[in-house]
Amino acid sequence: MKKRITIKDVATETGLSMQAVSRALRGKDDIPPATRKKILETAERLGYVKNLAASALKAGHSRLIAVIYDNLLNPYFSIMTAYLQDSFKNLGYSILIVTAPHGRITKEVFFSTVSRGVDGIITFLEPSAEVGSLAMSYGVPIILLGRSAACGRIDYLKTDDRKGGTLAAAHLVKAGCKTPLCVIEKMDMTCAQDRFDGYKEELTKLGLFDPKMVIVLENITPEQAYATIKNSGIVPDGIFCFNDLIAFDIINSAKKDGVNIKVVGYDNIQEDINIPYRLTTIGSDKKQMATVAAEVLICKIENPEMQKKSFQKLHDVYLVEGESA
Amino acid sequence: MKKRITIKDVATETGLSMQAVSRALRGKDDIPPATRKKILETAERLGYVKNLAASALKAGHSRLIAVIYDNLLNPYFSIMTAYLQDSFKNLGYSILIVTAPHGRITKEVFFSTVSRGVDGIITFLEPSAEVGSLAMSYGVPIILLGRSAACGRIDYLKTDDRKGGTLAAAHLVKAGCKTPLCVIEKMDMTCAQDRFDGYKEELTKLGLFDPKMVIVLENITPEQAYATIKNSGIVPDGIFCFNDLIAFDIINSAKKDGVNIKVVGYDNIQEDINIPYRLTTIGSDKKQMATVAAEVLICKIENPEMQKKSFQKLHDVYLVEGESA
DNA sequence: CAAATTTACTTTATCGTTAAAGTAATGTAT
DNA sequence: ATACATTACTTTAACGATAAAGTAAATTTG
Repeated sequence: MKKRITIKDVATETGLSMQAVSRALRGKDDIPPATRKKILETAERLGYVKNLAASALKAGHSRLIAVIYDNLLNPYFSIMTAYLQDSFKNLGYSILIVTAPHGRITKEVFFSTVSRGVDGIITFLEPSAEVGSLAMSYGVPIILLGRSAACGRIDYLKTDDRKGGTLAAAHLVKAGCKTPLCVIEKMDMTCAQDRFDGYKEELTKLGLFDPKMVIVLENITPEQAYATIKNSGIVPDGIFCFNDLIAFDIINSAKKDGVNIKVVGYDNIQEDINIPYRLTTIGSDKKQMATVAAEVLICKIENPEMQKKSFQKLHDVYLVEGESA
Repeated sequence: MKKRITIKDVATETGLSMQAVSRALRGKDDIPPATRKKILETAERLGYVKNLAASALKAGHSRLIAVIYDNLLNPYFSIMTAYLQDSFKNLGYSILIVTAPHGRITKEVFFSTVSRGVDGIITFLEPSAEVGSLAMSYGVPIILLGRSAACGRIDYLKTDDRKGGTLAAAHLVKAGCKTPLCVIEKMDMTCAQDRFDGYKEELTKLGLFDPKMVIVLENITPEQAYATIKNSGIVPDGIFCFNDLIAFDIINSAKKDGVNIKVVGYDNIQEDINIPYRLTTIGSDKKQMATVAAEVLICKIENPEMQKKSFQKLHDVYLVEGESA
């Protein structure tokens, strides 16, 4: 393991100053072609690699973006991360992975992220009002993906959850359901609330909404959802699930039970991850959403005056007909 | 957006020197409790956040690990990344995501990774001999996950692919197959070769191996695999697939065709990502593999003398019986 | 009680890069 | 031919953190 080559070494080797080398490497224009060629060749020959930590220190920005979520095992997050990675890479930025235990972006999580010198943050978890204003005061733009925030000042991109709920309800009824059930995550998540609102609206319009036919996964894991349904005595003939993961859980459990029930999910993860099961679900253009999120974030980073403007966007959703309903 | 608070600001505010503040913040022992308390309180009050880029520059290490793969959309990679993230976080390191286009770790990819100042690299892609020796000379330990390298000097952790192939072949035969087929990725991947070798060995032992019953996905995408089988006139009664993704593709295509064929996959991704389909496949302890990989890498980073010792380990595999065979 | 040690700091110098300001040599305009 | 601009650099001074070396005062030791 030999010592790393720095600009200083290249300067010494070429007999030029460090500044000349630095400018040549960055393609600045007061270095004549012959000199630049000599510098570039020497740097290459010596194995020079730029130290981005030093650049970041000097420049005050790192071209690093943190992506925060609670768990990469959730396919929705890993799919979005894959698309985000592509977009940020094209824009010249790298991604740092940050997990927030218990799904909460605590001050510690926020500070350790800022400590890494990231230029911006994409989060799948709702930042508290406190974290939101900290981000503002530290000048680190933050974009929430997949949900909106109770504290209304946070930028977000999400799917049109209300419409999604409506589509799901309409489809279940169209498929013949008379007593549909809704299995939803904690209502303190805006996306859960919105999906439920759309679902309720549509069912109410069709005269089929029953407030008893709702299960909130508050202290229940998805695996327990089906058992809870069975024990409650509720007999649904169709289920709208908060997301595909819950839908899969319920389908699995029902299958073991020999029951075949109509299920509609949300996210259309099968579009990106091949699965030998076509779930009926609500889809959207995930790649586009990731691309827009990345572009907006970079725009805010590179034009700080844009940070005052709020950006909040709903992406369209559509029904994906599968074999589950 | 106010100016970031530095050690200097805390020093000025407390009337102490920067060094005293630095030492207090790092819990060094020549700062009396009263002074330390004052410094910590002042840092907290002013909103001081350590600049890790500066620390990294001074210290020569960043506590950053790069994870390289070609595509996070592959569930196997995202699952392993989730476990790696957990392990590295526990060890005090963060993960930087790096994608290598076309699955090749080119010199450019390697240099841009080193440029970020990572202390070590985990890769799912086989590094060329050149990249391997570059990593060595730059003192950046690199661990290959999931396969071994043709260039034998690279550290790796992988599953016992040969045993996996044997288990798959044995199971297909036990399930009644007389004319099984093997669909495998390019044989230049050691894991593909090993899985095939084990499969072939077992079938040969049972007197059922037919060299015609092999399809290599060289210029074929997984989606084309089933079409290729059909067009070839081969009529297999069972298929061993290189991984679960290919297995799913084949099951999907066969299902559309109304054909029900026995399939065994590899990776057991359903263990970590809930799917309403129980594939018969080869499983292993992914979490343990990720944990060991992280620990070995950190050990090599923190004890450079360990970098000479090669670390190569096979993790045990087992058959997971599902509904596909 | 003088010398030695310890405590609680401060000062200096450095990590690698780069913006800003400075300079010497050459070329251009009047 | 003198002033003025341009070219091709060099020098200086940071960015923020910290190791190493230095120092003054307080405490312990022989």
